[in-house]
Amino acid sequence: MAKAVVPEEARRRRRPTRQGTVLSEKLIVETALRMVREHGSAGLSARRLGAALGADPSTLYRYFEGMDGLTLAMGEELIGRALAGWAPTGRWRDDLRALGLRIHGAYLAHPQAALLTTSRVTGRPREIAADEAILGILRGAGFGDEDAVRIYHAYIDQSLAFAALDAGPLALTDEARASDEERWESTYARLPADDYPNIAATAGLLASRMPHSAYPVALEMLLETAERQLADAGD
Amino acid sequence: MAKAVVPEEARRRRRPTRQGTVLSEKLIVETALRMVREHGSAGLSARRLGAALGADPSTLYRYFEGMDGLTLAMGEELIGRALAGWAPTGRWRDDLRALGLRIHGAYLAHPQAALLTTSRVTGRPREIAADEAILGILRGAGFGDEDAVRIYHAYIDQSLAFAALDAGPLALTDEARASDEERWESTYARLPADDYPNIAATAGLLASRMPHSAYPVALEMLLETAERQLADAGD
DNA sequence: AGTTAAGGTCAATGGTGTTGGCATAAGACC
DNA sequence: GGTCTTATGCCAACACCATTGACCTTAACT
Repeated sequence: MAKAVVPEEARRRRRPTRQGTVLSEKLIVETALRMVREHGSAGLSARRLGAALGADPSTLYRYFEGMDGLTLAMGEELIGRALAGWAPTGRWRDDLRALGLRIHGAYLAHPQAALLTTSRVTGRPREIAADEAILGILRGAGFGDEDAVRIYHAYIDQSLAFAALDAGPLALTDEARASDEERWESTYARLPADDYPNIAATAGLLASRMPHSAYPVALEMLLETAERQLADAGD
Repeated sequence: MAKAVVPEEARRRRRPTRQGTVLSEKLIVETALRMVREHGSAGLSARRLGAALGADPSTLYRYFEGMDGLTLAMGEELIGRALAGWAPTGRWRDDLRALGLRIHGAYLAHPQAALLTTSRVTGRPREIAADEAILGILRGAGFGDEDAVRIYHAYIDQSLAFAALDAGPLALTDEARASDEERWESTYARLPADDYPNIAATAGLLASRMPHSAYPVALEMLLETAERQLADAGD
């Protein structure tokens, strides 16, 4: 193999590129995340990333095993950012709400990475830390182990699932996204009331609500049911 | 514009390709779904689809507005399959549960297509039919328009979001999927109880529950909250 | 039978990820 | 400080990709 990826710790020679930048895994991941954020997921390509870094595209392959590897590294970084600076308050429902919105938000800030990352179990430190924290909140609130695991599962998967779903539109080209959003007004608002009475009756509400994420509502509904189950069990 | 897409109904001339196939929107979508199922989502390209159909890639642009349009059509087909043969019972909670599981299941049957499709608004007939049906169930149950739309939004997005999330692992190679699943036993079950008391206490439950979809549980929690809100409003 | 244009094909454009070979300078060693 | 090794960046090339415009054939309507 002519090109083997060298682990970051083992790098010794830091040779600047022709344009003067000194590369590192960290710099590359951060630049990639910034590009995705600023120019949409279509804006990220080996060539453009190389150009942004002032380096030849092929140089990236000295740091990551292809664009997939780079994307996974971006996902790792996102988990870290979601948890950074978070501290529990002791009120379980508030804590779960805040944590959920943080995770959802961190992924949404980088849709491209979110799409490729959310359904993988990495087993890496920061993912484990998040799981431990959530289970701790639930068990601390008084849920039995069985209930805690059941709710934890629904909670974490729902958070990731909505992150991926909501990331979808953001990962599209501006054009495709605009046309999707507009569809609620251009198509749904014009359906004949005879054939589609329910859509017609709620067209205005739909058009204003659908382009936004349903995650907060779904999260609240989940927490509501959990709280009630806790109360019922306590009786 | 040299190439305008002609709507399926308006097509009159059915000229066979050089290799003898007679194209149609239906045939193309079905072939695309089959390709995605057999070769993964990366296996779908205009060139390969053209080859599979025995037609020049550019011919596809007479039927769809680019690959994006084809993707939307695939999503529409999946929704249609979910709805086919379904009939409401009149018990709203049962109906929503059954419909949700159907949609979830239809997408999971084509994991790679689900990943491409779930976050798109197609505005095509069968998607509209599904939306009309769901809104009808909710409004028929007695929910006010505002509540109906809020719950509809959370409900449909939750179904699609879990479909996409659960499709992720299925879209992986058998190898990668097995290693992801095994990670609950190989990594999580072996964490030191001192550092990770909550994971350690529930390791067995986690390993048995996590590899399965959380959708049914999450759906039930959503329906539970909805029912309670309906009861509260009725007082 | 003649006309029209739908619906095929071909060729070209400018993008993509990725790889093998090469050159050069960074750091180790004497 | 001089020399050597090799890590790391660069270049050129490959095989794909979506998409478009020009062209041609022939089915279907008059």
